[in-house]
Amino acid sequence: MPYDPSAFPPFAVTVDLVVLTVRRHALCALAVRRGEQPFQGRWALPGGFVRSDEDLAQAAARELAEETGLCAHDPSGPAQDNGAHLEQLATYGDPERDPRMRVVSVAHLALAPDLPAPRAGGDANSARWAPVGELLQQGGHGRDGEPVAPLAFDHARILADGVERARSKIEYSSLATAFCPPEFTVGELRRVYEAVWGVALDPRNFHRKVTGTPGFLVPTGGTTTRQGGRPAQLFRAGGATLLNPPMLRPEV
Amino acid sequence: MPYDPSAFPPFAVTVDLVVLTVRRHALCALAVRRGEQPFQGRWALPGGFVRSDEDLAQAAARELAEETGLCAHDPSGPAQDNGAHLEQLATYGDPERDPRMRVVSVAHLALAPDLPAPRAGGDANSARWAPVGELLQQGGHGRDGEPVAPLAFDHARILADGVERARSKIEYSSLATAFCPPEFTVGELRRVYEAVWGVALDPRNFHRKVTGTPGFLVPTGGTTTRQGGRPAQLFRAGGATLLNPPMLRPEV
DNA sequence: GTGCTTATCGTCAGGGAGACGACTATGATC
DNA sequence: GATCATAGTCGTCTCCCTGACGATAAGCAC
Repeated sequence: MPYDPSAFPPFAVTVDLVVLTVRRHALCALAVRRGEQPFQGRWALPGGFVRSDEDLAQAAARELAEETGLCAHDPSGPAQDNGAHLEQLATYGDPERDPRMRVVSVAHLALAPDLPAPRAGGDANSARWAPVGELLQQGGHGRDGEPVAPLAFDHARILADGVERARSKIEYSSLATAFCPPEFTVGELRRVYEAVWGVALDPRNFHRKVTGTPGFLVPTGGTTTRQGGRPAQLFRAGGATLLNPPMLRPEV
Repeated sequence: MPYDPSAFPPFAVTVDLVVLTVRRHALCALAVRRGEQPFQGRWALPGGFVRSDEDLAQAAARELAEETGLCAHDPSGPAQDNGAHLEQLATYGDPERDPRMRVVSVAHLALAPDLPAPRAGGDANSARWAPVGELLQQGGHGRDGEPVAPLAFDHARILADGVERARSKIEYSSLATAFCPPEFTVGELRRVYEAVWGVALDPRNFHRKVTGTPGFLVPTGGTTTRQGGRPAQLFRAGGATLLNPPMLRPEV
C-alpha cells in the first residue's frame, strides 16, 4: 500500500525543558517570559519546535544550549564532558493544551550546577531562575511580594512532573552530583539533597552513607573551606550511576 | 503574531503499545504481524495513529482495547475497574525511524493478567503472545526452532525499554498485582516476580515480605489449590501503590 | 584566647533481609 | 491406606544498614 498523506492528522511537535538547579539552598527552575500570544507576558518553560531533520534528544540539547549555554551530557555517552544531565521526561498531548493548533510536547528534564544569570534567547523577553515552589503555587505571591501568575499552557504540570522525577531519581542514582560543580564537598552534596527534597539531613549519617557507597564519590585530594568552618575534602563524581542500596528520603 | 502554519514542520504522531503478561512462567509481550509495507510480514508492537481529537492516553487505551479487548485502568482513576494497568513509557522520534515519513511515536506500557489468545485487529494479519527473550534476541531461533526476524522499526528498543520499566517498577510499587487475576495467591504473585526478573525467590522470605507490607495484599478469606499442594490463601490487591521498603531484586 | 561554624569519626540500638529448619495440607502413586 | 511429592506457612538466627546522637577536629570572627 503506498504512502497516503491523508491517512493521518498532522501535529506540531515541540520540546519543552524543565531545567533545574540549586541556588541559595533552594531548588530552582529556568523560566522564560513569553513574548507573543498566547499567554503573552506570562512565564513558561523554555522550548521550541523540533526541526524536521533532528532527533528529539538533539532538539532538547539545542534548546538547552540556546537558553543556557550548557552542553548537554548524553547519559549514554562518555561520562566527563562537563555539561548538564539531560533526559526525556514525558510527552504531553492534550488536544486543548495549545489554543492555536494541535501540539504534542516532548518534555525533557535537565539538571545543572548553579549558573550565572541566564541569558534570554529565542522569542523570550527575559529569563530567570525561580524557586519551584514560587512557580508552582497558584495565585500566590513571590518572594518579592509580587503576585505570581500560573505558568503558561500546561507547564505547571510539566514542571511538577519534572521536580518529582528529580526527587525520586536522586534516591537511587548518583544524579545529585549533576547539581554540583566538578569538584564539591560532602556538605555541598548534602545541601543539594536537602534543597531537592526539602528536608534536613543528619550530616554525620549522610557523610557515612555517601563516602561508604562504592563508586559514588572519589576524593581529589584537595580541600576547601568555601562554606566556613573546618576545611572539607573535595570529591568528584565516581563512575557509579545506580546507588545500591539507595539514599533514603525521610518520611514526609 | 497570528498563527503561521509554515513555522513548524508537520509530524505524524502514533502510539505504540508494550503489552506485557506472564504466561507459563515467562514474561510475554503482545506482537502483531504487519500486513503492509514497510516491514510487511514482520512482527511489530501494536499501535496506530493518534486521532486529531483524542489525548495520548485515550489513543493508547483505544488501541489496547482494539487489540486485546482490555479496558485500560487509569492510574489516577478509581482503583478497582478490572482492567490492565496503562502508563506512558517514552517517546521515540528519530527522523529515520519510519522510512515513509516523519513519525513520532509515544510508547505506552500495559500490564495485564494472563489472557486468552489475542484477537488480531486493525491492519495486522495475526497477533500472538511471545516471550520477550524470543522477541529481543537478534537473528536467533524461537522455541519452535523457526528463525526469528527482529521486530519492525525500532520496536526492539521500545520493547526493551518497556521490559526494563516493568522490572524496576515492580520493585517499589504494587504493580506486580496487575499481572494477576483479581484474586490470587502469594505463590502466584511470587511467580510473577520470578518471571519478570528471571530469578528464583525464596518462598518463605517472599511470603513474609508481601504479607508484612501494609496495604499490599488483603486476604479475601477464600483458599485455592490451583497449583497443587497445600491450599493457599487468596488475596486481592490492597490500596497501597508504593511499597516502602521496596521489594529487593537479587543481584544479577 | 572564646565562641561559632562546619567536617569527620565512633558508638549503640532497632529493623529488615537472607539463609534455612520445621511443620501443614493437599493430590498422586503404590 | 501408606507413602511421596508438591506447595504453603511459621519461626529462628545472623548480618548489615539505618537513625540517633556524642565527641573531636579545624577553620574564622572577635
